[in-house]
Order: sequence, then C-alpha cells, then structure tokens
Amino acid sequence: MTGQDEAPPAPSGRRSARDERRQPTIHDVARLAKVSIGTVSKALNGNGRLSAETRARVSALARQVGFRPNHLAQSLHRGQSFTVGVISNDNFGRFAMPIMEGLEECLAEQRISVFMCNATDDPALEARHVEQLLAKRVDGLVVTGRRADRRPPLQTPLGGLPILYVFSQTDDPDALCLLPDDRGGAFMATEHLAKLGRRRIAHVTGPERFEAVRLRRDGWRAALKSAGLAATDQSCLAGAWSEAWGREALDRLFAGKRPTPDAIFCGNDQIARGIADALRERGLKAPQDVAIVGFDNWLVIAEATRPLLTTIDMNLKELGREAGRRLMAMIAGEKQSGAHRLPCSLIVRESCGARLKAR
Amino acid sequence: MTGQDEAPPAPSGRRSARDERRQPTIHDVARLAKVSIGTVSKALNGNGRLSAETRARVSALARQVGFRPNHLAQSLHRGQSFTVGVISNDNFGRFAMPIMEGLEECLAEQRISVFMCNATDDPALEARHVEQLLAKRVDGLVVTGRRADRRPPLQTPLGGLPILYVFSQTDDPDALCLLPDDRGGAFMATEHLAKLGRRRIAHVTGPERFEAVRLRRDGWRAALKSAGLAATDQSCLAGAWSEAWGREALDRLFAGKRPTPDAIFCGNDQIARGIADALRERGLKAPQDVAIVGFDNWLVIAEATRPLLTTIDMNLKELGREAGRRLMAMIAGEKQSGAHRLPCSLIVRESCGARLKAR
DNA sequence: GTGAAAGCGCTAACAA
DNA sequence: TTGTTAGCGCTTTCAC
Repeated sequence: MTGQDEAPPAPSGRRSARDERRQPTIHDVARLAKVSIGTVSKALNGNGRLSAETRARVSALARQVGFRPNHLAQSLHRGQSFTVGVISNDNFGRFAMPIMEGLEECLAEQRISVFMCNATDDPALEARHVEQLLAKRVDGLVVTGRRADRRPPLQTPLGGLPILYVFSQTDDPDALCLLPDDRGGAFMATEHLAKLGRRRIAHVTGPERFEAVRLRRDGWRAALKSAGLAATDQSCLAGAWSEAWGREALDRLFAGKRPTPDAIFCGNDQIARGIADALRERGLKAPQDVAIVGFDNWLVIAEATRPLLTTIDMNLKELGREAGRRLMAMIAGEKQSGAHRLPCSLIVRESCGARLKAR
Repeated sequence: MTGQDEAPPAPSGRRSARDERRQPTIHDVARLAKVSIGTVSKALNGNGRLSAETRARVSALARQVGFRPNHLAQSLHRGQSFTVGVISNDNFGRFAMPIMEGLEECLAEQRISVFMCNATDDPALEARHVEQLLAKRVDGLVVTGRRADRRPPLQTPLGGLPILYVFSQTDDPDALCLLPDDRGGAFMATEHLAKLGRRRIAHVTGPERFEAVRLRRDGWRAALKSAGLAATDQSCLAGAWSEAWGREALDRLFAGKRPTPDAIFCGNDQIARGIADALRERGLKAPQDVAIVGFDNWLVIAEATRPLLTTIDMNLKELGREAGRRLMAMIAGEKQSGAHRLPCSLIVRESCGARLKAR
C-alpha cells in the first residue's frame, strides 16, 4: 500500500502553484507503464536485468510524460549530491568572474551544479555559508578571491571534504591551492622586451604587500639577469594599482638626469595605461621611445590603451577549469595538496614594439 | 526495527573519505540523548509538545555533536528546496556580477542558496541548465544578462514555477522583468547639465539596436525639451560602446563650422572617457569648455577619467536585491508580472562642472 | 525478467 | 509528554 493506488488528482478544490508545479515521479511512470517502480528505475538507469522491449517502452513513456528524476531523492539515497559550493571573497569581482566561468563550465559538463556564495572577507558570513553548504551536503568546496596576504584555512567541522583554493592561498601545506604563475608571467614579459632589444627595462607595480607584486618583481629581475641587464633600485617603483600611479611613476622615471628607460614592464594594465598616457603627454612615443608591457589583459583597458597594450594574460578561465578538474578528482577520492601555479600567456599587441620591429 | 540498533561503527576495515565525512543524523542524536527521533525533531524545530528540559537537553546535545539537518532530506519531505537557479547570459560579466551579488545577499539572508549557471546565449546549453535545475527542484529561476533585443521566454516544461528576468526582458506580458530606468537616468543626467547652465547639450551613444540606447536618447530629448533646449539630429551621434568611438565622435562634433556643444551626455562611461581624452588633446578643458556626463559608473573608467567622471549609476546591486525580494514573494505564492524599472542615481564628480560652479 | 521491500534522513500526524 | 510510523522519491538487493 504505497498510497499511489488512490486517485492521483489532487482532491483540493483549487490547485495551488505548488500542486501545478508538481513533477511526475517514478510512481507515476510505473503506474502508466503498468510495471513496478523497480522496473522503471532499472529501465532508466540502464542496469539490472530487463527485456529490451520493456526497457524501451518504459523509457519512452518516461520521456513522454516529462519524467525528471528528483535529484534530492537520488542524492539522499546515494550520499552524494553532485553539487559543490564556491565561496568568493572578491565580491564576485573581476578576478573571480572568469574563474567561476571556467569552473562552472567544467563542472556543468559532468552535471555538477554550483552554489555560489559571496563572503566579502567577512569570516562570520563565510562560516554561515559553509554551514549552509554542508547542510546541503555539497561534495566539495572552492574558495576564491585575491587578497594581499594568505588567508587562514577554511574552517569546516568536517574532515575529508574536498576543499580547493583557487586564486587564493592558505598556509596549510595539505591544502590544494591553484594560482597563476605570476613570476613566470613577469619573466616572459621582461624577456620579450629584452629580446626586442630593449636595454633599460623599468618596472612599475602595485603595493608591495601583495605577494603578486613581489613575485612579479622577482620575475622581472630574473629575466633581466638572464639577459645580462641590470636591475637598479631606481628602476623599480611600487605604488598603487592605478592609472594615476602609472602617470606619476613615469614622471619620476623621467624627472632626474639619469638615463631614462627604453621599456617599462607594469604590474597591471591600469598602471600601464597611465604610463602610456603620460608618455604621450610628454611628447614621447610608445613603443618607439619606450615600449610598454602590462599585466592582466583586462580588455576594457588593454584594448583602449593607445597604442594597444601588449600584456600578460593569467588565463583565469583555464585556471577555473583546472580547478573543476582537480576538484572532481578529489571528490573521486584522489588526494591533492600543495600550491600549483599555472602558466600565463603573453598577448602581443602594439605597445611592446614587436610589430614595429617586424617591419 | 530501524536498523539503527545495530552497532553504528562502520564495519569496513578502512574508512574512506566518504565515511569520514559522514555527518551525524537525527538517529545519532536520538540514540545519544536516549529519546526517539520524533522528540529530537520536535526539540530542534521548536514545535510539538515537549518539556522545556528535554528540549534544552536535546538541542544542546545536537549542537555538541555538530548535528546539521540534511537539507536534502528536509527538502524531499517538504517539497521545497530553499534553492533557486540563476541563468546568466552575460558570461558572469560586468553587468551580471553586481546583480548576482545583490541577489545572493538578499536570498542568503533567508537561507536560500543560489545555483549559478552560465548559458552564454546558447539556447541548447540554457535548456540543459534548466533541466538540471528542475531536477534539483529549485523553487525559482532568475534569468539575467543584457542583450540588444528582448529574449524569447525561458522554456520550462513546468507551469507555475516562479521565473524572474532581471536586466533582461522578454515579450511575454505575464513575465516579471526588472530593469534599470535608462530613460530616467538619461533625463537626470541631461537635466543636471541644463541646470548647470549648459545650453548646447550633445549626446554620444552606442549602437542603436540596443533598447538602452533608444531609451537613453529619449530621456536626453525629453530633458532638453523640458529645459526649453533644442535637440538637433547633428547633436546625437550613435556608434560603438568604446573609447575610440568617443574620440571620433568628439572630432565630428568639433569638425564643422556649426556651433559646438558646451556639454555632452554619453551613452556609457567608455564613450565619455574617449571624449574627455579627445577634448584634452584638442586643448579644450572639461568641464570649463565642455561638461561631460557618462553612464554606468564603472569605477575602473569613471575614476580614471580626467577630470573624474560624473555619471549615472544603474544601482545594479539594488536591482539584484529587489529581484531577490520579488522572487521570494513569488515563491510564497504571490503573482507578479510586467516590466518594472528601478531608478538610477546621478554620481557627481568633476566632469560636469557642478563643483566648478559651486565655488 | 519482474516485483517487493528496505532504507537514505527527515517531518508530522497519530498513538500511547 | 514522549514514542511510533507513514511517507517524501529514489536505488538496489533479493525473492519469485
């Protein structure tokens, strides 16, 4: 006596939106096909022993009535929800977006849905989100969002739940962190300038408290060294992540009597654009007089800069995809840990002078 | 005989990550508290008849063992999942993000979780996402992402499921669409310029196929009219959403022999910035010679423009919050429909000359 | 080859 | 005041 043998139409006079929205269940399909629910399940999941005829008939019928297995029930039974939670501390910002895009794309292919939560660097809010996600029985957690420093590990009351940090880092050596290779990207940019014949390559970048700033500076230094060029303290200027700082830095570089740079590698695209503008206003030409390379490939800036900005792309979308792949591996039981840095790409436009030289 | 009377420790030799991750159930709490599961349920949900002592004792114990009700089971039972799906067609882009931020913030307060899906204007992908979300038994759906034209209504096999379009529009008159008041924002911007004494206010904007372009132009015209000013065809230029178009448009406005504008209201911030740059390069001063107002309040542009850009903010985050509120009302059974436009705000910085005049 | 039934974790109606 | 039990919709093992 399952209760299904009673007349299925709702007895209540007017159907509420909730009733109307009721989706067919496996019982409905079974009743229509005049088979047991076990048979329907086997037919739909393609397992168990069943005649081809029944299998076909039942699945056809299920499709016809728009049967859509209830994931809640499936998850409850299987102890796996095919759901992951993402906690962003970047206010769903510029860096988090492409990452989430890649992540969602990768997971959606495997029919895994993504809960998106914004924690805005508020630990209490983050904790509430984690609680909520655990109650929803997510299969894994992704933490994202750039901060100047490493963040404390996510506090979860559960051991063994896969957690992945992307574009975010924590001290726990057992944690898996996915990051762009800032140092490598900076090396690539500087090396490119050196190969184009530039000899006095300055570096203008953001606040030193950012690890990315320190890594990019290291990359710049290493590239100069390997090209046999000198990195003086005066040729590296740290300030803000803004166009205004870019303009100011250029003025400083050209203020003294010392030799002026013939190329500038910038910590981000905003700084690079400030430099390009300031250069033009001084009557100097980029890339002829000074070549410029930026960092971020933020299109709204890079493609609006005159000349079009050559820059480093952190491949954030791919970083997100990789996060998705690794998270799935972890969910499958694989242990993963450590900080992994994915390669950046050089996007050559006009400001580095590569096309100039080609002519 | 619930099967709970058997020894609970997993019999298998080595505990897998999945076992380790197992969260306490209501049965575990009941066993420890030496009461029935019904009692635990009553204690935790604060309903039913129960002595205060038992209630306190049981809830304390539940908290102590880290009991966290399984939302999957709860949802299955209640027929409501406390979950909504968001389908974005803006690649989680610049407009979608603040909206999602507001939406998520509003829903999270009511303990509703958000599934985020990216459909990239691909109808097949969108359909797959909808299927997935329906299988997850979401309580409602939000569609977002600006397009030039209205989108076809979301195809769902289910009647009665709350659907809300935000920053997106469809023809179905029964659909609920939430949008910024483009016309009102444009009116406000233009009126502001007129009040500051500007008499020849031009309009440079994006591609005409965007409804937003047409609405903003209407707002500009209406404001001119109500200020007793003339809107000539030559004073309205439509082009691309880019800085380059802004620069080109300014050249056109100043090319002929006809009177040049003393103010320009722009269709977006990128155009406005192009105009500000071109103006400076002509040796003209903003706002003294020509006042400028943009549209979007995209900080990376508005705050990098010289002079700082006065612009219109569409209050997208608030639009997202409103979407959350209305969606919850719909889930509660309220019927909502029609296109609703929320007010924009004028953000006064330097480019309009308001501060100039104040002195 | 098919059906019956236990059970995933929880709630609520009903018994005691 | 507390316990028992029937499901919510599904999967899977075990009878038949």
